[in-house]
Amino acid sequence: MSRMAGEGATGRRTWHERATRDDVAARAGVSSATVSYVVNNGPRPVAPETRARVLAAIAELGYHPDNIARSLRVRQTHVLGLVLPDSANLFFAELARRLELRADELGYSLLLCNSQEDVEREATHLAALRDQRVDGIILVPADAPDGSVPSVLDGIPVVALDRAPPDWTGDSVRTDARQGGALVARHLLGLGHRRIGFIHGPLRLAHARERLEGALLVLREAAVQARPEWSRPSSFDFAGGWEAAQALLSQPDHPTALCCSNDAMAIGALAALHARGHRVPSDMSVTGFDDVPLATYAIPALTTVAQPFDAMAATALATLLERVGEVNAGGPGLPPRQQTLAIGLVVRGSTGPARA
Amino acid sequence: MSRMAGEGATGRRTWHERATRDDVAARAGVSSATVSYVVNNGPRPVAPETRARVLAAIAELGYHPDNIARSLRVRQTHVLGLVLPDSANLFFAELARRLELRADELGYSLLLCNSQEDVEREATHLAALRDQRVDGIILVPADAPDGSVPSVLDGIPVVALDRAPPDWTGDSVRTDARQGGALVARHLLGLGHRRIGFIHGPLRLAHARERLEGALLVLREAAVQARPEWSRPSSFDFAGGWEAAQALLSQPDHPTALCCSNDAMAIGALAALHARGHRVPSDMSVTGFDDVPLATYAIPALTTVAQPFDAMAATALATLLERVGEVNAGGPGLPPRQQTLAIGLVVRGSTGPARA
DNA sequence: CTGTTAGCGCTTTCAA
DNA sequence: TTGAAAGCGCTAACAG
Repeated sequence: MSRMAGEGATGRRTWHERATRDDVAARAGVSSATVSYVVNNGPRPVAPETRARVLAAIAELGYHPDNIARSLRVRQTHVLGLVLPDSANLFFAELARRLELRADELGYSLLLCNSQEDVEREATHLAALRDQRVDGIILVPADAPDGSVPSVLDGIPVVALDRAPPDWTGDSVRTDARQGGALVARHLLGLGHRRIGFIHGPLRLAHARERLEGALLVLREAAVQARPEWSRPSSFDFAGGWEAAQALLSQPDHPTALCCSNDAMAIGALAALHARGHRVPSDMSVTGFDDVPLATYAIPALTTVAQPFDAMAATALATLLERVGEVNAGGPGLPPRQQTLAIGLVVRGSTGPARA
Repeated sequence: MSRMAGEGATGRRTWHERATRDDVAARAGVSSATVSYVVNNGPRPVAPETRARVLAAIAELGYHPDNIARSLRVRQTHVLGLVLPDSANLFFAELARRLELRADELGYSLLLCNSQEDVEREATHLAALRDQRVDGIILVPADAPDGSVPSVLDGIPVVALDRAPPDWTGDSVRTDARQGGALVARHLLGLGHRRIGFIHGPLRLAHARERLEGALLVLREAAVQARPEWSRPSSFDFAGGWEAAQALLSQPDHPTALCCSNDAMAIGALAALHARGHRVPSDMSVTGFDDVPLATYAIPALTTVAQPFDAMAATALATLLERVGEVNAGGPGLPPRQQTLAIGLVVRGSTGPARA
């Protein structure tokens, strides 16, 4: 296909007037129903000769079916909502991209909404998506101080991705945060680290908590003590990692390794370490979480826990569309599924043996 | 608002049955038109007492207007399409986020599409958006070997953002690439650099070319020669910067400064320099372009050209919505505008005096 | 101030 | 194998 022509060859109407299905029908000398059957390849067969006439009329008029009208009629929009805290955040950006790609493969479009980690905005967006009659919603819930989110909004299926509020009872797709934390901790212990610090996300968030807990459990089993003053909460971004690292390092006594709850924080921490003249990994080891594309290009390259982006996207969408199917079939089907995906450690240059 | 309740207090229908406007009308004992006027605050006034009854009925039934039906009727969806090469790319991710925020403020939603720098996919997406009856489209055109894109798709306004194909005649919003290139070059000259290398994007892309040309012009004016073997094309991502830097450095003779066409490439180049044991900026200065949030946290922090993200988003949307207005008013209005936004240099730690 | 009704573009049942 | 027509939920004449 060459770059889409600006004008059809023939019959294009004037400014902003589109050919409608009736126009096609008239021109082809058939009924509008027949046009429908041709356009949709069904549900009824059409004589080859008739079909050809219709196709010709369609081409001549530059006709394109109106999805809005179709949606109204069939009560399906083939549009999904994607609500997440910050689509520019390294992790969510990558996740959103995979979701968009997969959704596209499945014949769906994505309406993008940023909640900015704000529950009110999130609610507003969900309501807007409901009014927009999206077929389903993928939601990375905002960090809520309190309550939960409905798993079903006026009959619209929602699946929670990456995070799920404590009392979430609907479908969810997450990765094994505890396992991730444990992998990192074991890796560091194996390198001889006994003084390990943590820069973790807000502990209200289950996955931030679990990443930490997974690591702490491993330390405990190894009889290594985790000093509370080496644990700092921070926001899930560069600035958070930077600030927390600064704070940790301005203490008299340092850890020899720093576990960050995500890659962005780790990048921020690396920058802070560099600014203070610490060498990574010789002075201090640093780990991330997520394995975003940038991780490979951090200085030094980041040891981190790899999230299965494609699996997350595919699983979330598959689950969601299953629900959409159920809704269309009328009535609730299988019970909600809380799926947890496995996760793996990627060792790179940001971790090394503990100093003697 | 507390976290949106799952069930309305009263009258919620069974699974997936929504209250319609007629239900509300019946319950309130008014006509459906009146409900419309209440919901939309117009276009006709409604007696306070009637309005109250309607509002009550709406609440009791948990009624929410159907935007699809509304869109069909008013021929406006309040949805815009956003088509860009890669929504996870640092620059586009940031741009998309600002666009979404601004669009939201203006009462529009964004349908996100990744073209993956592929013209075919782009065309498919544009067609899908047309069928979806979006009110307008913001397009960052894919790097096309040949032709152009229609500025109007079946009457749907399109504004090109960040890039515009050579023969683009529609509206566009860009930043002053030449100026950006010049700023960087002058900065490096001022630091005493005379041996300057370039890692630039595909030169088919006007803005990649212009960033380079802007810099070369300044060099020429300063009677500094740009050696062709120090110029390398690469893709606009980490890997591109990495590879190009590796290639440049494996030559016998090096530049002392490296201008990259965007921040991602610069980050990749920094990683490559680090891997090869070069110090930045003492051995080599590096510059980026865009000033994405990450630039501050690069090691060392990146000297770069700051793109006015908010202005780009706001201008693109304002322009687009102006066109949408014109279309609704029927007929073409003002001639297309090619807007160019100013741009500024941000000096950070990745540039320093040339080695003696 | 409010009710009635046509119709947006499409799908699909019912008839032929 | 095809046509006619109802109706998805909404808005906006037109008519009181």
